[in-house]
Amino acid sequence: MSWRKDQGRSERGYHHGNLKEALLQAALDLISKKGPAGFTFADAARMAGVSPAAPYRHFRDRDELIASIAQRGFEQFEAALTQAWDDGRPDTVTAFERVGRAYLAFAREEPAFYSAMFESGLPPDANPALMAAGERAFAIIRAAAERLAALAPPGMPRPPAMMMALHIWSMSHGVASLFGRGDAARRKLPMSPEELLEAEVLIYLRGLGFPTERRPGATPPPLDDRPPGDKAGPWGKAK
Amino acid sequence: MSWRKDQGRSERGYHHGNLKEALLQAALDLISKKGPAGFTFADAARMAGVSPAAPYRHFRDRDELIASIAQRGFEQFEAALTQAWDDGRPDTVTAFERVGRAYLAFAREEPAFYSAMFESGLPPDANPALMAAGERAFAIIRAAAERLAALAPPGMPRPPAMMMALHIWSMSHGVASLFGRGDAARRKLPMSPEELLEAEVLIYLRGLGFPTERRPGATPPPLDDRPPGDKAGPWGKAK
DNA sequence: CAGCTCATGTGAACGGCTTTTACATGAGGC
DNA sequence: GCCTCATGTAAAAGCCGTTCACATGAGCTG
Repeated sequence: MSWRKDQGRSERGYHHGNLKEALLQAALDLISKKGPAGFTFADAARMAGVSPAAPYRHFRDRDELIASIAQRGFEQFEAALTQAWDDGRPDTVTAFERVGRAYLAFAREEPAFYSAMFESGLPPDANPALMAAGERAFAIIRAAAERLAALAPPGMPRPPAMMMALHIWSMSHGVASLFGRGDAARRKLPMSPEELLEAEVLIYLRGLGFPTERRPGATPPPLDDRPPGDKAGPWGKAK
Repeated sequence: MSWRKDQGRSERGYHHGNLKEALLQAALDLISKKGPAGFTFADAARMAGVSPAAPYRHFRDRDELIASIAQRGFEQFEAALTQAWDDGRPDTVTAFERVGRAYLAFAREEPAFYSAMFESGLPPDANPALMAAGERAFAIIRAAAERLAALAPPGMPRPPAMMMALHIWSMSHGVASLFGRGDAARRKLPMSPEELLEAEVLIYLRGLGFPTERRPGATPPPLDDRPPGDKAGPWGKAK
């Protein structure tokens, strides 16, 4: 993790040696501190110890730097979701819930990435690589939805996986952007964002006819025939 | 709608006469054209025909102007939701769906307001009036959720209205910010945002045990006992 | 090793933005 | 009719994004 040239600190020749990476790192720091709007090209250059003109050797302009960060964000996001999904192990529902938590965790732990990805106001069509990266991340959710849809109880009509994926994504993004980040947009909630999202998804899945019990092999009893102690439903004791 | 002093156009004395309003209007125009980040204090002043320093007589700084817009946005938002809700007429479910469509319509037709309200990155705690306005808008959703919750079928545990409201809000906001605005962040969808959200909410409500039929007085048949023709579910023919 | 080349960094400069300060104007109350 | 004070202006400081001509030196070529 350490560089040949001393962390851009005191002694550094005319050439930085790894400016592009240093700029991306600096930008991440700054965005997480001051938001994507407050972030400054010149600040990033200063933090990397170069002149304000140097970044232009690596990025056409400020927007391209932000787009690079968004793209990298989507890649890490995809990796995080992939790991959480773990190809549906040990069972589809458990893995699915893990994906939801991973979504929120990413938004909370990488607010700089998240806002670059979703709140930077970049023209989405002008950047094919960026859009492709976003598409790949969404593909994970879509794949998970596909597997879930295949599990739909036989009696019910099978829901379109694409629609399910879009629904799940909108719930996750909604919760993450309204309540998810540590500091910003905080409202007093009767429950944590994770609990809120989990309950939301469980209710939604139940609406599609899925069993809401967590045990893998358990055949779900019909909705009106659950044991009395199980009637609490997907929400806790929230008033 | 016309002002004593000719629309800030040609002849205007030393004093503008209605600068504050003109600035808010100009800012709205600019934000809707170039996003809240691209909007410029100086530009708004120019558009109002005054010097760049004049706005400081009416707003402490650029952020306060944006906050004013956000607040005004929440007020119009609240009005739109209130009108859509219409106190639950003609029946709770119909009115509830109207609220969902009103939410999306607002995000689409007033993108400047919407982004000032939700994407400007303002510190929410630093602005009590703004937060209160947001709270009042949310209160409409909450009130609607309350009425819906009261309709929960007797056999089911009654869902907490606050949680329902948060769920509905996160779905609406998720759909609106991911797919809702005319130009930005557009993805190819198999259905319109309105249809997407309506299906999402219907499935969710069904997960809570609500009947998904639209007719007001109709007593819902148990989930497993619907007439065959009704099994299509809340989604259309989406692939 | 000498020499060349080209990617990478520098310094200076332009225009624009935000914000402050001292000053100008004139609308409305006395 | 005069005074006052809210409201506007001009000028200036400091920052930022961006460009351009120029400097540096890493790495190839011989």
